[in-house]
Amino acid sequence: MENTYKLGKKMKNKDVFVEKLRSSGLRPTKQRIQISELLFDRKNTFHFSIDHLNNLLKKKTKIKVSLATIYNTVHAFKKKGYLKEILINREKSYFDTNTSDHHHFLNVKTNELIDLKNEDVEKIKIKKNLPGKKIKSIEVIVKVENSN
Amino acid sequence: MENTYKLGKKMKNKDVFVEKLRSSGLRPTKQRIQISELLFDRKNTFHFSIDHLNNLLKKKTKIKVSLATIYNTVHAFKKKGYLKEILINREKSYFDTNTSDHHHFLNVKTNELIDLKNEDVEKIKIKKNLPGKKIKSIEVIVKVENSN
DNA sequence: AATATAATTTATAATGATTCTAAAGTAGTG
DNA sequence: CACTACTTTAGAATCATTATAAATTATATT
Repeated sequence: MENTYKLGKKMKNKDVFVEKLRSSGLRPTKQRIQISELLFDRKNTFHFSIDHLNNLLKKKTKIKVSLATIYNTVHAFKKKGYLKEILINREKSYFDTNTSDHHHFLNVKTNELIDLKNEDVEKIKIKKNLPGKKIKSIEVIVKVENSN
Repeated sequence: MENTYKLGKKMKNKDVFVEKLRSSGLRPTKQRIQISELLFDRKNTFHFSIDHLNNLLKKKTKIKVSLATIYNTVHAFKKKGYLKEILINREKSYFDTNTSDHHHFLNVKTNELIDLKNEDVEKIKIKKNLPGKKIKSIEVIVKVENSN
């Protein structure tokens, strides 16, 4: 999420998100702006579940955002390519603000996810190919646990 | 699932499963035997959901097996190491009769799974390691779609 | 072979994440 | 300001899965 400039002055984060939303054909409502700030105004990748985001909204913000809106917004962002869904268990959906191709460590005890940079994984070579099919993506999950 | 011999005579499949169940501390009920035959009496790996197994039982067998028993049995088999769960989407659980370490192709349109033999994937090398953690498993899903 | 026991099956209810619905609220346009 | 389309919202509906508790069955015991 790099910052942009307008009339020579640094834009406020809020304005960045308003523009981003508008340019995506999404009206910049206060709910969407608030969620954008929580999700994208960070240095590092953020992994979260709906539940997690709901708690963050309750804790860190004044405005009330209904669960339905959280679902709507997260799905809208996913559709626009601002979020990626990650499958780690069947109970809950998890999302990732890093939408580039990359893999994950998964702590099986805590369900905590950690990004693996592309240079951290040697290129994966699939030697078999299925006739009439093409590879769309390759996803690796490295499950880890305490080594004590 | 290799066959074994008893008193010089080839055992019936049913007997094989009765023994397998008993040796696992599971009573060989007709439901469990029936499910074992459907799942394990095959040449190839079998990938299925509970729903799929339920339909098979209705179609191919005389006895009635309740949904609850199907869930119980599949979980018992998983616990005993006879089945492996695979995460391909959040709507349903999928299981695999191939419990060895291996990866999968996933047809994103049909949710069909195809095993990748170990020799079909070049060994995956993770160059980063997390302090205090050890790798438990590495799972690769290669998503494919029609190449037309 | 009948009985006692503990395990298993079953129908049904409960759970919980997600989706749907339709009414009330809000942003953008003129 | 007024209009229209888009959004938000509370609450209901859905659907896979799990829990419950009563009936059934496998196995050990007599």
